[in-house]
Amino acid sequence: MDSQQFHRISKALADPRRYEILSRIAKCRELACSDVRGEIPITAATLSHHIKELVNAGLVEMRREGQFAHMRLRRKVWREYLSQLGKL
Amino acid sequence: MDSQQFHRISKALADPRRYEILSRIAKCRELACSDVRGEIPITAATLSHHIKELVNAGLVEMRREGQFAHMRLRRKVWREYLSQLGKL
DNA sequence: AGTCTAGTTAGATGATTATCGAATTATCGA
DNA sequence: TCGATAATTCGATAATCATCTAACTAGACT
Repeated sequence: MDSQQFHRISKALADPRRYEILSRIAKCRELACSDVRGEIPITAATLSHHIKELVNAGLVEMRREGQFAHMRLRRKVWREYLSQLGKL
Repeated sequence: MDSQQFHRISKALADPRRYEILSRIAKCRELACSDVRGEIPITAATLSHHIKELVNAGLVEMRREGQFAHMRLRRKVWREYLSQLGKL
């Protein structure tokens, strides 16, 4: 993991709401945006923004199926991030 | 570790420069502010600000000795943070 | 006392960013 | 085709935050 990605992930985790979203994604094998909106109060626009940050950081990948966007945690990246942090 | 501290730590790690400072503190048993300033280009005010965030997050503790402020990583807190992240 | 060094605080500025409403695209069902 | 649902994009706003300069406190040394 290069330092750019490392810092992107750190920033992505820094917002409590975004962390909450990530946390919900992590709990399922897959989760759709609409599911998230059913669980926490957030506008579609804001959610879309946060998802973009998570995808950008490489933490989350998306699979499109019809109207739905299914999100998944990239566990390998997550493990790499934790391992990097562990070196501190 | 309560969620407030958890989020404070996440935010503290989100700034690359602050992470760099933390990283240098972690590498030594103790480090003074002036040492940091000798290693990276940063004004005293900015450094003081970052240190305050790290202390506030509970990641770093300070020991004052004469003119010097010696900083130490609180490894127990760090471990707790990693453990919390690991639950994701 | 006077000076130097270490660090803090206050206030300002500029950049980043979280958030929302509105408009838009795309897909599904009737 | 029409309406409903899912998600994205755009533009604006407000809040947060990193950074600096300048002024300050306090300790060490002469």
